[in-house]
Amino acid sequence: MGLAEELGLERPVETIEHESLLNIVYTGTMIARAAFRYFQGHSLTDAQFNVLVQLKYSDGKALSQAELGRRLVVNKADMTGIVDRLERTGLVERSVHPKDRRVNLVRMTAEGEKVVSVLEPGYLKGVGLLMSGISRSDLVRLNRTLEKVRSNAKEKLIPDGGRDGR
Amino acid sequence: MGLAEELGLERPVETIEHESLLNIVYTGTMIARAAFRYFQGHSLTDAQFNVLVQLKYSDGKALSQAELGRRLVVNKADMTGIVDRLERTGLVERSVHPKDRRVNLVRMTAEGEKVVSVLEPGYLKGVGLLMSGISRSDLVRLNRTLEKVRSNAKEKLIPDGGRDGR
DNA sequence: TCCTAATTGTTTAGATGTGAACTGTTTGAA
DNA sequence: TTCAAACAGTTCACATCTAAACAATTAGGA
Repeated sequence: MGLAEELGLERPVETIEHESLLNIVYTGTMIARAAFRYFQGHSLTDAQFNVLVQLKYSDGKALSQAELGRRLVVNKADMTGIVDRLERTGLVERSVHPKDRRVNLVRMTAEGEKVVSVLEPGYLKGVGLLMSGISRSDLVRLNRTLEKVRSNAKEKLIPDGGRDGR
Repeated sequence: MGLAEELGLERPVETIEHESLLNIVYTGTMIARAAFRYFQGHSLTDAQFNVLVQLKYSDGKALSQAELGRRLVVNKADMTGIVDRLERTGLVERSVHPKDRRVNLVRMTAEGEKVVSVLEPGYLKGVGLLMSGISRSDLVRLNRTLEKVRSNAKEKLIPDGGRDGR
């Protein structure tokens, strides 16, 4: 079923390029929404979960808020709030960097590790369900195409090269 | 360049399915962000622009807030706010449906039409730039794959079938 | 006719995204 | 050494999105 039909639009999207772009955004939104609902059932948000996962796969090393923002493509203002809430619920803790007092080091607590270990299997299962029935060659091609879109965005739409981890 | 490299992650994503999913979400976010910035330069948001475009391609017919929400996959609570702001800046106007007093009919003003006619060419040019250098067969394959992901989401993650235009 | 259910829109509370201004800290060049 | 620039984080104002509760209205069956 085409996108226009799926959304009940009055007419099909004019060009296949435009339809592809809308497909990417719409599918991404739908995935993010499904993730949000899954985590919401566990008093967490997807943004918060992603922070915890980054900390988990840093092998116990603490990360600065700036580094977390870079990896998750979240700007520093948002990261302040996300870490605030994670700290309030006791899943992470902040400490000042010993060598650079500008930096907040964020470290996962035992409680945070427990939450990730409980939620990650369900998350990965959901990923498997979403991508099921798609051949490996289609996945490879999908990834190449999306990478091309992003390189177009960087080269042709953002002359400078978006600083600030956004 | 792979996703992990691009984001500066410490290790590659475990499975290609997971990498594909992250690619979709990340690329969609990046596109939405570029759109937001483009419209922001004209005192508008992408959500507001999308409403105006729907009205434009309805051939002067007014649409209810519920119908707009269905088409743009925005829930009704958000639509109240989006239409509020568009009305405040004079780009649309509300009127009560003559046969059903629950319904707000939203109609574009002359000023709104002018704004769309100014912004749409640049928007479409941006779409062309983002999708440039990608073969038609890749676009077709991309669309089929993303549609498959959405049908997986509906069948396997949302047992009911998300009502409320979300 | 009456009554329940569904629909439309608004409101609320909270989390996240946008940009911009600001403080404090560090770095590097004159 | 000193001073300007860069950087990390916070705060602000605003728009969007989440869910949930609510009022008003309409539709459909008993």
